[in-house]
Amino acid sequence: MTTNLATARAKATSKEEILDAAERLFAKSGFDGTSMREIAQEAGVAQALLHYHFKTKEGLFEAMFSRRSGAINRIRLARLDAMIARGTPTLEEIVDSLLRPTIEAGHDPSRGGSTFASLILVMGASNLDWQKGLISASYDAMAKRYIAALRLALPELTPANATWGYLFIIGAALTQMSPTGRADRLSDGETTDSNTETMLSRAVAFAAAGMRGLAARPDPDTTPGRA
Amino acid sequence: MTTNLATARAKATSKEEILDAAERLFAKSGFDGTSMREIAQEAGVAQALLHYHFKTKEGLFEAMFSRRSGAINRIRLARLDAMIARGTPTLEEIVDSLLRPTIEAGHDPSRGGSTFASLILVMGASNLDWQKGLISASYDAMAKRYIAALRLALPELTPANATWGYLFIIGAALTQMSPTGRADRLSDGETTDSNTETMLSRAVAFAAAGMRGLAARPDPDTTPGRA
DNA sequence: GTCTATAGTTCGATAGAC
DNA sequence: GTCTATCGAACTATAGAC
Repeated sequence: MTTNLATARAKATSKEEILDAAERLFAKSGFDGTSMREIAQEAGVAQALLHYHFKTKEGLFEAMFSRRSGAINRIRLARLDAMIARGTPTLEEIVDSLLRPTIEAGHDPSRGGSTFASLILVMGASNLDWQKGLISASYDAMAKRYIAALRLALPELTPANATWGYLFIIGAALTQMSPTGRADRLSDGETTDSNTETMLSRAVAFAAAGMRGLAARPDPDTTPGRA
Repeated sequence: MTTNLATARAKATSKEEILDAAERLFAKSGFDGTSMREIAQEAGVAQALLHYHFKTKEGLFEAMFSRRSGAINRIRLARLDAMIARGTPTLEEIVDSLLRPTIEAGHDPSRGGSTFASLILVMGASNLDWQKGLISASYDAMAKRYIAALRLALPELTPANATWGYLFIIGAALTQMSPTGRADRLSDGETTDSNTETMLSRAVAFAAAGMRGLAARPDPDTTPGRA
């Protein structure tokens, strides 16, 4: 049912093949940098078929985006619910369940990272209203559940600090989910960003410690004076 | 000498006005989403003048990007050098000197955040070679100096962990430097992302604690077994 | 559901006057 | 250094056959 890049069947419907092609190309070059012609060619269909199925380029983008973000969020919340049902989870468990599904479901075997992560990043940085609206509609409900879970695991967190912590975690990890070789270069070969598992374990440690650091200080929103 | 958006003179040279217009528009809509016609109109000059000064659209983008990234990196390294000359700086001081210049120099008074931060983000997420090359050429040297400074302040950091920590810090903060109203929405009004100073103080606390958390555990690159 | 063909628009870049 | 005018290419979207 869920169409995972890493496990895609050899023959999907042409509609799914269009969505797969769109995901690859939009992630590589962004919305405006990708043409309907390119997507049609990558999917092996005529350009007119894209308009038949999705009406406009923006419609195709939204269909492609919702398919993947919906699948990722379902996995996230299922794991979060299962953890909470077993008792109060640790910060590390919460962060892992937040980050790992983006790597698993967005995995592209030909590149070794999450193509979908680049996509979210490009959209999040965009200041176009329809893209920001799509981000909100796709993620706000899930984000609020995770912010609540962070406060459950770390009661000293104020609502404001929990919100900022969530945003920092997403930003820190999402920017590192598509291997670029940058970590290899900056460390002179001491590490590599092609191993998503070691990246993820470091992101979890960094994020959990960061949240504890946030919780251990006054809230700058409500503490006047030197910020 | 340095052209700061927040303190720009009423009448700059037309070349600078083109760069300013390009920075605003590229940050809003990305490279492919911005046309030379729009930039010319925003700058109040003829489109042909853009090609006279910068030859191609890519040339204009690189000139715009290098002007701002160069100014920001000079401020960063000057502050880092001054701190080290006074003794070993704290993690918090290092992180502040890394993040604050992007807000100061990239500040857009009409929007309250750093337009330039969105620009770097869009480029970093891009998989286009010339954009990744521009990121490397502009930031790798500075990044290596900061990674060394982090290890100076926190000797337990391995080179690999220091590199990943640096990348996490950049990702966490850069994604939050352009106010989107998302923090306001996710916190139900308990905080706001329109105050860059409280955002920055939280980012510094989160990042410093995250680095200490990274330093306090085995390095997953060199520790086989469950990652 | 899928195709070919094309209408209508917008783009980056250049030529050439001043 | 700055402009007007325009070329040729690429784009989104649609019309209409099968």
